[in-house]
Amino acid sequence: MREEEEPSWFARCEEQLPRPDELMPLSQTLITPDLAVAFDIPTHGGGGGGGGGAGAGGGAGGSGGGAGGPDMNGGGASSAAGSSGGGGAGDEPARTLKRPRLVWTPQLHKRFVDAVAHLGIKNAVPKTIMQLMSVDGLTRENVASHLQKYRLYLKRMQGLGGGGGGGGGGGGGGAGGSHSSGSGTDAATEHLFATGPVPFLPPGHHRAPAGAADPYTPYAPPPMGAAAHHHHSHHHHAPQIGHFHHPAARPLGHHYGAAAAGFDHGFLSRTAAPPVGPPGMHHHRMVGAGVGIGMMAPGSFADEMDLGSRGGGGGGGGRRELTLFPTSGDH
DNA sequence: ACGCAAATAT
DNA sequence: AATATTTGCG
Repeated sequence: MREEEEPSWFARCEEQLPRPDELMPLSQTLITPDLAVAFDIPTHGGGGGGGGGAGAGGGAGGSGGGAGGPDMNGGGASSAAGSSGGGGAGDEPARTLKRPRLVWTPQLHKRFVDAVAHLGIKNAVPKTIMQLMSVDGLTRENVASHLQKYRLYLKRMQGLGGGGGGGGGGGGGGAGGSHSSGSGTDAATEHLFATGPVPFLPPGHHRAPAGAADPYTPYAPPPMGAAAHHHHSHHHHAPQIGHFHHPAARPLGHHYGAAAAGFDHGFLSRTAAPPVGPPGMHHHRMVGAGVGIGMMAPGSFADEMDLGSRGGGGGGGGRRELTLFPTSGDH
């Protein structure tokens, strides 16, 4: 049993949060519904959702039933019609705006992870997280949902040995143990979630995660149970809520687009790719390890990574929406 | 208000 | 098709 109280847990904290850069500039471009409307961006319609409701809820896991009614015709739904042009008139969903779909961008995710990490399992509740994130537009529901997924992800990886390998296994059962094994998770899934394991560690610092290195393991293990007696004296990051005055928030594409922010931090500006695929593709060749990466700040993580190589060879197509979960994506 | 399960949309 | 995100209920 290893019960070591390594102070590094909070040391890590320092590395994660103390970065005013990350804390302050929290202006996720969450478009608020009003803005969206203002821009005339039709909020996707969708359907709403859940409607079906059939949930069995509680326990039994049953199978899903499907019933819902994927076909939403008739009723009134969508709309969207027209759009530009003339006329107009139509419906103005402006009233009850429902946000399109929250796109958890790596940055947001990182913030989320950081928040959870700093809060600790104890307060890692959606509400707190949400407040800590202080992201305008973010709602508790959003965080809650993401939190769920996040936990699931951690759980998954907990059973596996990190990455790939592993072995082991076994088990079984639904509730307690790990599921299948081994190599079950395709590289795809792995890369998908486990994204961001900073491929390179800056010299001078060597962490020891060797065993099961998780890209991120935000919170410290449970050994602490009672009181958290550690005040960070200096800069605390109190839940700063309410700040942010954007002269003009630019409605990012609601769909996936991303991008757009016109902020540049000096070097390394994320060239946002326009919503639509640009004819020209940049071919980065920096994959693998050992690329000339020497200009990154030690405390900083990778900024953007090229992901893409897949498959071997050929070509073909496997384009995936950029929807990773990468924690390390901070600029 | 949190957590899970299911449904739905992309 | 798979994933991501939203939604309803406990």
